[in-house]
Amino acid sequence: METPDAITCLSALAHEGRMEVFRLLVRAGPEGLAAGEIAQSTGALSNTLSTNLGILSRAGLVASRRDGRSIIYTAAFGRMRELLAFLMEDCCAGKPEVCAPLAAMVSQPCSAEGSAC
Amino acid sequence: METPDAITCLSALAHEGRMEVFRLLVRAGPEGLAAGEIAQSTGALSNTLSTNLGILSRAGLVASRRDGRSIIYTAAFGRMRELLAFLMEDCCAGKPEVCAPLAAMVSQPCSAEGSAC
DNA sequence: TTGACGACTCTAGAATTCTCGAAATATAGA
DNA sequence: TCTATATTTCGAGAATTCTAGAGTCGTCAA
Repeated sequence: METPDAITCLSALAHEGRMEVFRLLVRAGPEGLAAGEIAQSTGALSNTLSTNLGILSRAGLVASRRDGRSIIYTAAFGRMRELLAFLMEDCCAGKPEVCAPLAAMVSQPCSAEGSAC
Repeated sequence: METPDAITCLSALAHEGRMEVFRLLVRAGPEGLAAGEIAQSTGALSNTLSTNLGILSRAGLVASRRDGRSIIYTAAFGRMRELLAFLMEDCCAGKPEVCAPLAAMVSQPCSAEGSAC
């Protein structure tokens, strides 16, 4: 991922409402959630939510598909991975040992103590 | 890390100039760089840079110490790790396999193909 | 075709962020 | 003390972002 894309992704996530939406979609998994369901879960107005979904979508962090009258949004895990990889380059550039604890953490099964999952 | 702190960190990094400064400091390592050196490297005006260093500092992403007339800034690796951990919780929540490629990537030595370092 | 519904777009005002010139503060050396 | 250097703080204008009301578009069912 190039720097301008990373900036766009970071800006998209640097907003409480959008972060909440993204986390919700991550938890929803590949099935995703309809815009209306997201609005209901978060209490956001539909037009405000639509704007924020558009920002996440333009950043590539969510994908959407139409299902009848609803539009279903899903988290774009691949894009998020790219963003994390970009940030890790910064975090441990020239200092691989710096990121080692993170790698260990994310390698653990979800049930383990200190797991990130 | 709590959500509001993560938002603050993301906002701090979601800016081309501040991202450049942060990457510079990561590469500089624990010795850090004086504000003036950063200004020279990035071409930023001293007052603008000072504002941006203040934003990074308030987010906890850089630390500073005075050395004579200079103020030396260093990247706060621990804080960056916390931020990455926070984002990983989102990325692989309930889906540990999603983050596995990242873990593999960051586990590799810096010289390896596809290494993050 | 009509009505209802779900979602998006348009628009404008409020709020925040960004940048930079000017001034202030802190330190070192003569 | 006086001067020079390094950095921060102050203040204002420009630009961007945020939010929400109103209206529009697309889809479904009768």
